[in-house]
Amino acid sequence: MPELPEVETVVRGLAQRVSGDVIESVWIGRKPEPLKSPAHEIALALEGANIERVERAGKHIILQLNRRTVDGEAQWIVHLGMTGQLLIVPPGSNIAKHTHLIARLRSGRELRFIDPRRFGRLAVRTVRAGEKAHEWVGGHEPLEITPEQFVALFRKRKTPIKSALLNQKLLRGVGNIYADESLFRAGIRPRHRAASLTPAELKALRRHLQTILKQAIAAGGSSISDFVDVGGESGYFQFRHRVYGREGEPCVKCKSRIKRLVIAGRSAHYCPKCQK
DNA sequence: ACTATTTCCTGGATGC
DNA sequence: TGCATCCAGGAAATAG
Repeated sequence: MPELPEVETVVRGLAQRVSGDVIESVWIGRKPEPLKSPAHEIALALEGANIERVERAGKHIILQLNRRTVDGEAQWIVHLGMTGQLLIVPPGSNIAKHTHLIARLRSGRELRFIDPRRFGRLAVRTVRAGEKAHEWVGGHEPLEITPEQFVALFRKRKTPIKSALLNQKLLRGVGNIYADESLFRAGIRPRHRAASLTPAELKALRRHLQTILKQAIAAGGSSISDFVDVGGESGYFQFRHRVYGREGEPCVKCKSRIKRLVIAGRSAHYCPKCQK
């Protein structure tokens, strides 16, 4: 499932391969569409637009278009949800099941959005004049937040730290995998109330979270479920998960059996001995 | 203002 | 082999 490192992997692939390209035409699938904007609005905004650059904000992919309206510049926003994929393919490639959008590019390639489970979302929006970059997304970027900001963000939250990490209004981009993995490395139990962690513990958590996100980006993300980059290649950070998806298996540090519990409807994996 | 729960969706795994 | 059931989870909607 695409979280910050997986989305970053896709964004880097897009930035490298479609920056400066022009969207010549767009095909959008029928029926219940995974769209936040109406299909005709998306087609209108995309067709003929030059992709100036591609950026990430949390789990959102932002394709900045050269198209200007009275209100500002147009952006194409893609959220991959659980199973969404953006692929760059040669023209005329087989159309995979659950393909919802095909953008034909001037370079001859096609950019396709595929999403079996339809949790992904497509939208176009206009950047308001004077708007700070990506502020509409809300939350702090985990790789940019300072230790002081991180402490301030969680100090008053009564919710379990695991839930707080997943709250995109606080931090943007952390999902179930990296929440569990960072808590393991920081030695903190997922049920631990955020407010009862000391500033030192929170700072350590931030440090481990940043380290793990950077390592995962370097590994091209975690390919559990069906994540692939724009070229269809898998990442390999899943081989370095220490708790996520390892219920019942021995802890890599102490050999205790990894436990799983459900917090706010999400599974949380942890080592009962290494995490307090 | 917060926090917790429910809902959306399909493929893969499981059980009989 | 086939069919029913359960499970995965990001984020919006709803409830408390």
